Amino acid sequence: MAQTTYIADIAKYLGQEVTLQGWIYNSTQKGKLQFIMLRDGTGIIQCVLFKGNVSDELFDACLALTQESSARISGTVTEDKRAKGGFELQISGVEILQVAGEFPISPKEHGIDFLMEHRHLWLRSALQHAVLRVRHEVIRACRDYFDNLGFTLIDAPIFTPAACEGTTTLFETNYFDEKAYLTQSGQLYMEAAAMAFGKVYCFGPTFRAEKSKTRRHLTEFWMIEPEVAYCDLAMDMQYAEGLIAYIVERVLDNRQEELKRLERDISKLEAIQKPFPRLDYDDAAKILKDAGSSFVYGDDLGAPDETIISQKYASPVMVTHYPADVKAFYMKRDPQRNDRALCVDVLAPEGYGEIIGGGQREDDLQALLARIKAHNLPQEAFDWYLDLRKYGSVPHAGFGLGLERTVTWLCGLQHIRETIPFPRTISRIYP
RNA sequence: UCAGGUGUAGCUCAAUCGGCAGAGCGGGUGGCUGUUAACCACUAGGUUGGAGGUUCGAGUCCUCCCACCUGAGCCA
Repeated sequence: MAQTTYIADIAKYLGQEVTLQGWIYNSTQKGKLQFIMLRDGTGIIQCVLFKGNVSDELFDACLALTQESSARISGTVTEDKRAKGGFELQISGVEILQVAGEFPISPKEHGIDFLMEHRHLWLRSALQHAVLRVRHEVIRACRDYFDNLGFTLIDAPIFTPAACEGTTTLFETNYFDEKAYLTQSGQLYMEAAAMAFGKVYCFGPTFRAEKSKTRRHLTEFWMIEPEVAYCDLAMDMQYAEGLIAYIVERVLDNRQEELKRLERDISKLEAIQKPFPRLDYDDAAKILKDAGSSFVYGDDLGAPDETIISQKYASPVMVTHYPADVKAFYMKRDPQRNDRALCVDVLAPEGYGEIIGGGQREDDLQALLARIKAHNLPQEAFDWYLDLRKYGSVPHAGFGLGLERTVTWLCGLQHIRETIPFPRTISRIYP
């Protein structure tokens, strides 16, 4: 096949004859004049066809082009203010590959269930396209951030023998004659990797069988999880803050067009600056009490509580030192206050909620053993993990950033389900 | 799991007190040389989520079930 010309590069071909390969996004006819909006995955361009410029047969064939029909369209690139994007293709030839059947998704409005049922086709629409391009930029930014800091990417397994926390939120599956679970976090494996490589991260899908039906939950979502040896909570928070600031910067630099299409208020992203506000649990509790929340001191923060706190600041907020009882067994306790965990949650602005959870890990063997017992966890399952405390244990810390929640926030979306190509929720595993 | 809501044409939604099942879009046909979700005319398109019940009469009222949406809890 000949070298493809893409719509994204169309300005380079002004005045030249090119052939574009794509799909009909929309078309309008006006008697002897046709406008065909062609998309090719990199952009959309208006193609103009006058009767008389091509054969009557071809003109009539183009009239029959339906939404999402596939075609190669040749013509001369011109500049025209009347066209969206400023460029047009004056059609000289059309090679129709397929005339599509009636496309289910029209340019008019649709309900969410209908769109999700047609997710495989919905991906072609401009807004979904924009969201997934932002997602791609966020993924690249995460990788670049850690790669540039000398981290090593270590992939965590997806089949796991036991839970990180309780088994109620795990998807169980058969593993030959045994039970296995889909991973809920790569963290424990990253701790092993950090003891080998110093600075590591993993980036992959994780699975939670939580029966959550909210705009913030998926049963399958992607997390980036760094883990660093010889790292304390303060340093961990610097990494978290640095990562988020870098992601925001990259998206603002490279995805302006997509953010505009999503009608995102870009000034809200531009306002984000290091250092992020830092609150400890008691500070947060005071804010909630003053705001009249039903929050109970000693409990974890609820979703409405996170909204109250995050809306007080322009940048993401870092909340630290939660009561150890509401956090996972592997969290290290604060030596100053033994009932507090050396942990941090990062809350996205504008009420988007928690996007990062992390902290310093318990590095003392006896303390960890006691914690496993207290949480009624099967010690055998953690023998390998306990080995990490027997052979050169060091202070270490890490966190997990939820990719889809981050993208939801950056795009200013109402719901997380549009930020992953094929969302899995409690009520959907199709398509 | 709990609470609230929704379910009517391919899609998005109307239908007053229980009284003829309707519109826009999309589809089809015709018209139009600057359309941007074009416009104009005509046209086809219905097991009102399912099962029972009340009634002369049910999209509408009652019971049960199903699906989906939103939120809570839990979490990223």
